[in-house]
Amino acid sequence: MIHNQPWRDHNHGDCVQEAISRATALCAARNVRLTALRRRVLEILWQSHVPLSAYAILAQLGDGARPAAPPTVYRALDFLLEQGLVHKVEHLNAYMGCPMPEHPHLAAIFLCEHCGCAAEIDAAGLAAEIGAAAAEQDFAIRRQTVEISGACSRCREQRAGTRA
Amino acid sequence: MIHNQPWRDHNHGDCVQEAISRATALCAARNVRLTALRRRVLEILWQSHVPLSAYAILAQLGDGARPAAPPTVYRALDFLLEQGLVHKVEHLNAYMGCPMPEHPHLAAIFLCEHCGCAAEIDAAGLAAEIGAAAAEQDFAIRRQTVEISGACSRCREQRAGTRA
DNA sequence: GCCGCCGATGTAATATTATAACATATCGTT
DNA sequence: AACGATATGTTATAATATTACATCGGCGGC
Ligand SMILES: [Zn+2]
Ligand SMILES: [Zn+2]
Ligand SMILES: [Zn+2]
Ligand SMILES: [Zn+2]
Repeated sequence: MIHNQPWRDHNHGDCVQEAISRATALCAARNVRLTALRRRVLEILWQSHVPLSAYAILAQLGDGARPAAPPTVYRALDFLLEQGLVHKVEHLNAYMGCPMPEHPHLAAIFLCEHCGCAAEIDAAGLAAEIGAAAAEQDFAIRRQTVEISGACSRCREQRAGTRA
Repeated sequence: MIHNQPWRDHNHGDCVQEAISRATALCAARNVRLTALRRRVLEILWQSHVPLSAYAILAQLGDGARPAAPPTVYRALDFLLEQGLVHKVEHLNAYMGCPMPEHPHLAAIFLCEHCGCAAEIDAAGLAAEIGAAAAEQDFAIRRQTVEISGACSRCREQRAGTRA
């Protein structure tokens, strides 16, 4: 089940609003603090579906004069990662908002190398397969990453058009 | 199908010998040059089933006096990655030898966070699932990563024994 | 044999990503 | 107000990776 297809037209304002309201509700329910800084980082990540590096976030955090310092953003990211509100994209050393943070889940992330956007799908089937493989060798899973890099349909259509 | 279970006792000399001879044959067949430096890096990676960072490899490459410079090892790694002779472990920013480099494949990598060793399994089933998901959204796959971090059976047995 | 080409390696500098250590501020409670 | 706990600010540094350019070495053409 695809949760968002950033390369298809969609009302991104809805993405942002839903992400922030879910995050707010979730933190309230868990009794953890979604402080102004943490919320700001989450909003910056949700500006688009292109994952951002920690330093790209930092640049936006600066109040104009001087940019913020690295620990500021890494600490916010640590919190958001712990709460499942963002995922780290290992292929890019970048971070993206999670559209379904309520429950821990295996996120399979599709990454377009041309437009840069990232889409997360709920990989329940994959998770089952991985779980079976782990059980077979008596391995206790703590964290899993599935990332697929390539070209999204939109970019491939464009390239085909250009070439013709 | 599990290709190696580094946490079970095994004759590691066989791993090394087979890896090197496969690499040699493969490069000969492809008419690419497995130079002394590249072979050396591959041997260093096969010293154990614990993935090594680029700088850990560098430290071993130095001829005692001064260590080698980063581009030396990154270029060798680029070659080995291109030829499928090694995989990058994104969770660790580290590199490991591939036990089955003949054909491109989706490697699912199990990583023990306690002993550090890594096992690659041929994830044909996973690959099929990912391929189906990609087809559904018309996404062209170029590269995929599957990593599972946790605790291997051996380490869990040890911990259980210690606790008792 | 010599020249010139090309791929591989050496070297220096720098960019990017991430963490450690310690000081200060803010929140919620008593 | 006083306090402890959590969050943030600040400085420095570690770890990972790349760029740019110089040099070396084999190999084919002459
Ligand atoms: Zn959107
Ligand atoms: Zn795209
Ligand atoms: Zn072995
Ligand atoms: Zn282990």
